[in-house]
Amino acid sequence: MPELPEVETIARELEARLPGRRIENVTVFRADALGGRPVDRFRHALAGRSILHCSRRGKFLLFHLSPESYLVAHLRMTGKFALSDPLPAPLPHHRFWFSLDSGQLLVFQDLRCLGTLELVERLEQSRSLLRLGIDPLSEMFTLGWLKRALAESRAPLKHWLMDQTKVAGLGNIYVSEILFAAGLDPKATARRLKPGQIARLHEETRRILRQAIRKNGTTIRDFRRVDEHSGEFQSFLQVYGKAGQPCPRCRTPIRRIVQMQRSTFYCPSCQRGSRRRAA
DNA sequence: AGCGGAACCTGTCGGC
DNA sequence: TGCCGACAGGTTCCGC
Repeated sequence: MPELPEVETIARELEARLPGRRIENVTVFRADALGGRPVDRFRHALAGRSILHCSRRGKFLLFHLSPESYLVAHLRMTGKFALSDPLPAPLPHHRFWFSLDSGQLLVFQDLRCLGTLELVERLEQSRSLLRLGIDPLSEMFTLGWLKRALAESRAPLKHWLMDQTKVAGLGNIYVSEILFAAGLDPKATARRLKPGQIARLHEETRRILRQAIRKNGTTIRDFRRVDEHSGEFQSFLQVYGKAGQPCPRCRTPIRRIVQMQRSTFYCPSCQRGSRRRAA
């Protein structure tokens, strides 16, 4: 479900509401997200801590707590955070309730139970965070860095951009959209890109992500904001999920292929490895 | 290094 | 109606 723009949307909404709130109690309905770590230890460690800030790193949500510790959350495919008034019983797919001193519940729900929650005292203790590469909206994501990093890889572009240890935050939807915007073939070899193509990739990556954040992310089926509203970027998708429909630029039917067991959508005419994109 | 496949889970949708 | 496979905004581990 959520990629960088969706997680950023959630992080901003949580940041607008949670700082200053204290977690009074944690109720666990299903503990898959803890990956086998002890439930009681998790509950007791969180109870009494205050929320200082909410932020994002790659596709991870970070809750900065006091006394110092961090709740590191990954929504995977169907995880959600929502703020709710008190409820008599959990709704379907509610997995954790974090009861706040305001009386509200911070609800973690997750249909498929693939999401993860980890509590650490310092961010460096999270193995998954340590693996992450450069955030594409940070100032470290420079054209020079991108050129050097791509030059080291023979992987297809789609695969390279999905690799969170290289660029952290892109997923299946936005990689398709970025490659279309940049006029690049998802099957092209990373190290074979020409300087002009890399510049285009760099530019379109940032442009699409920023635009998607302005539209509060993409809702195709599951994604919901903290207030249960949908994102709006789905109206701006050019190729994702549009197999068979005409390319918005050249009318060639959009093609769906499978790479790394995931669907890739692209225009076989506009997105050709070594050619310039159509005007 | 890269890639295919399976696993972790649950739900929906389309075809027969 | 019912069953079955394909597919879903993700990640990780294992073997070749």
